Amino acid sequence: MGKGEQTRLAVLEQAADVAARQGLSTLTIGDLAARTRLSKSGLFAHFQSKEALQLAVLAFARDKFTDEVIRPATRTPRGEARVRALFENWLEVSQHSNAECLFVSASSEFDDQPGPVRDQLVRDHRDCSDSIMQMFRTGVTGGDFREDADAEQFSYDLHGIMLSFFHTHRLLGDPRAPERARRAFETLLAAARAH
Amino acid sequence: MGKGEQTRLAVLEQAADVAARQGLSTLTIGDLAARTRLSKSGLFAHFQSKEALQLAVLAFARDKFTDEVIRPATRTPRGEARVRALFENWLEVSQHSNAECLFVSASSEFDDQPGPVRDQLVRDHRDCSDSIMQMFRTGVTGGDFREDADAEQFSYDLHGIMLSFFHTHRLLGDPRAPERARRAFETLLAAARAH
DNA sequence: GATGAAAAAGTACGACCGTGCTTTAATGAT
DNA sequence: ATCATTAAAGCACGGTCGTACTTTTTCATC
Repeated sequence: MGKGEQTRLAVLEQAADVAARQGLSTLTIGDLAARTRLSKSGLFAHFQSKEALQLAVLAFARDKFTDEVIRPATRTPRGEARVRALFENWLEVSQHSNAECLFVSASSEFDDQPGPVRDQLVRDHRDCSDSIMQMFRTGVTGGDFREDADAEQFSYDLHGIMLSFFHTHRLLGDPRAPERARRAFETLLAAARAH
Repeated sequence: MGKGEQTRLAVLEQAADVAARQGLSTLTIGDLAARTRLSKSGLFAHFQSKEALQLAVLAFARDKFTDEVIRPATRTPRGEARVRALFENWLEVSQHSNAECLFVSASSEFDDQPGPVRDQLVRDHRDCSDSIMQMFRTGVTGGDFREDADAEQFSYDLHGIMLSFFHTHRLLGDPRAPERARRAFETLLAAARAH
């Protein structure tokens, strides 16, 4: 990895952290340059525009999410166990990292602002949702979940649990947030389970 | 109502609309002045600072939410019917107005940014949550819901359903978002119901 | 309709925004 | 060790930001 790529990654790491806290659109090149001890123009040269920077940050966060949440889950046994692993990874990572809630804040920032960023957010959500639904469906064919269980509804509900978790955890600072999320998840699983 | 109050309200209405779309912190005085056909300084005089403007927008949206969602529900019969009315009002209003999702976007914007705005957001959430819990509890004492049902968990779950609805409705533009929300809500009610 | 009060506009400010263009410094392959 | 390439810095720009201060216009009351 060359020097360029190295600092580029360092910038993105900082950027993802800031963006998760303050939002993707309040992310500023000057501020980011100060944080990484680069000059404004030095940093800017790595990306070609602010929008490209935002997209790069999004890609960075997405890779991190895939590495830390999705992929580990796919290495556990199919069915309920895998769905459960996905949830636990998600919850665990969300507590000590900010990468996840970048998507939460970015989504409400750009949900009414057409452009490449919004398009990417939609794609990312679809991908994430597809992963969840696929895991759930293998649980249906494997007999863990009811035949008539609705995978799309499950994905909707699971997202709701996680969104409410972010709210409770980050805004309210409620230490029982993970507990609440787990109880909601158990109820959701129980409703989907066979027999 | 004097002229001043009148334009102040017009400004707030616009501001709430913009803030719901683009976020409370990207809300700009210049842009807002242009939308209301006021001069920057003319508009600014109504508030004393940008932060005061943000707080005023928040108060405006909160009043609207109380008027359109909370209060109408309290005029329906206690118990499950009232909880159901709350949900339906919330869902209905959220589809054609932006006032609601102002809180959603603002919460993720300010969840890590200490100050009066964040403090107000926390208070608002607590108030909303308290209303939900109280309605739920009268449903417990009235026999609609199980004795051991957890009101706080119910509030957590309901918020999750609504947050996921905003996500699905606004970001993805999915027309089935209300249907998904309703199904999730029915499941939630069924789990809480007595027998 | 005159007059004092309230509302809006005008003007100016320092700061920071994103983004070009040019120059210097660091890097890596030979 | 040399030298082309690449990374970073320097500098400048037009704009917009929030916020003061002053002046003009509009309003309500008698």
